[in-house]
Amino acid sequence: MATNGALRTPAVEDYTKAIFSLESRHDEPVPTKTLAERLEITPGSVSAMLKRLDELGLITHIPYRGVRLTPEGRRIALEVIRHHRLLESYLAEVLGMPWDRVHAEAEVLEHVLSDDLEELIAAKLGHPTVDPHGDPIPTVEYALDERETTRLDELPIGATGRFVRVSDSDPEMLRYLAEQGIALGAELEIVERQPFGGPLFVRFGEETHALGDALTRAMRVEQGEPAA
Amino acid sequence: MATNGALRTPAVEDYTKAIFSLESRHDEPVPTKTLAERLEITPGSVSAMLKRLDELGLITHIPYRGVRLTPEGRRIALEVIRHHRLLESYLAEVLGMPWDRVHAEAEVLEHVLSDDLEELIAAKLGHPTVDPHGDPIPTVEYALDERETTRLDELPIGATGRFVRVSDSDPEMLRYLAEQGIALGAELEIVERQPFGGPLFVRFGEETHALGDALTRAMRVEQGEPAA
DNA sequence: AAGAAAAGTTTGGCATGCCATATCCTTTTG
DNA sequence: CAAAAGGATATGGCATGCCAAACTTTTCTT
Repeated sequence: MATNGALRTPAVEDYTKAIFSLESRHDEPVPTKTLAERLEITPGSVSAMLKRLDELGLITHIPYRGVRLTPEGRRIALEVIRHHRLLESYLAEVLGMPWDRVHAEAEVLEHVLSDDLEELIAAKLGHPTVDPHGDPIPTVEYALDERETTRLDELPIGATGRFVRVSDSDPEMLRYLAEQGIALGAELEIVERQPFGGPLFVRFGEETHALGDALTRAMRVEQGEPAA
Repeated sequence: MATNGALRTPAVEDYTKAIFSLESRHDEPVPTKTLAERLEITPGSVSAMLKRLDELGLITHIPYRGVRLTPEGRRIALEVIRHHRLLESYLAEVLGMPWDRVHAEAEVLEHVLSDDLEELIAAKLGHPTVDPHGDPIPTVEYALDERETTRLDELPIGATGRFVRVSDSDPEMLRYLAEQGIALGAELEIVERQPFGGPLFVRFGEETHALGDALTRAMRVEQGEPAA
């Protein structure tokens, strides 16, 4: 009795989200093991779930080769991502929740947000296109506009750019950035790089910060001319 | 592996909420059958769940006699009710959701609201004491201030009062009231009562409405002198 | 190309959570 | 005091979701 059309549990949504994100990185099928690591469950469990997702028509699973999302699976992933990022935006902007906490909160609420409520909060926010971490918010039609950005650690010495995006998954990192006064939108210049995994020296306005590589790999930069 | 202390699923929360409300009505133990009807599940299933709730220390179950909430059970019920009513208030006031829809939405979200978020929305609303239907909101310390009110259908002809509370569970009713322009806070006077379950004629300002008994039983009135 | 290693799948098992039916027991009531 | 009503219990079922271990397929290494 699969009720109606789609059987969407939080787990199903989490799988499609994970597959979507891993599939976007390198444009090829996602191996079971990669998914298992991402979701922190055993490959065996993942295998079982992939079977279900396949039956639900959300993925195409070629045994021993990996999975891809079907258009329907992609739709669900984008819907949940839209929920997640709208919620993050809402919590931060309207309720003033610190940006290192919004992710965990949204992770729960994303599975429960009704279409009605989604629309109300999107309207309240003026239909934003990016969330507090700079991640693009899919439109109601599930179009996702990924801007061209470069990882901070990949910029050469002397390069300039604007800090426009950062991974939302590590609260520590976000808290650290906030403490250092480094916020999205900041103009920056690469000053110096220490070898052997040493810090990257980056100038933001007057201040120069020594940033570890975990951090610079999580930060993304838009290159090109500064705004003014 | 009961994880930690409390095992709080949505079902457990719904049971405690239901018991709380039934127990408040007539101050005596709630029979299994009454609960079963309220929750729309079979008495057999309810019995099984009551056993669990007893083991969890949330209720005192005297077989064949009924159940009462323990202080801990009461605490949980009030916490969930607080969530529910704060959410209803928030959805209506901040997001402009119509008052006949907030209940259904809150019914889901109440189980998922974190303490952090609860505090933020309470603050945003200025720590309200009643929700959009006039139901009192328990304080953070789980104190519930039930105002003295009278059911509209129990008022005698010629009585006056203020419409201050209405059951939130029937969207149709709420929509009807909204359409008729009857809102909380309205001063009213009982004009006439037709016999045999006929309508009650109630004057609100200039307008007199003929209200059916299902409606007048759901509406509650605060008596005493009008504001001015 | 053989064999080992790595990746993936299958099987069996387990826990939670929720509900229904059928049957048996208790309490109340006529 | 017996029948009816209400309640409890036993049994069964279903779905989700996870793990461990055994087994299969693919890939890597020599």
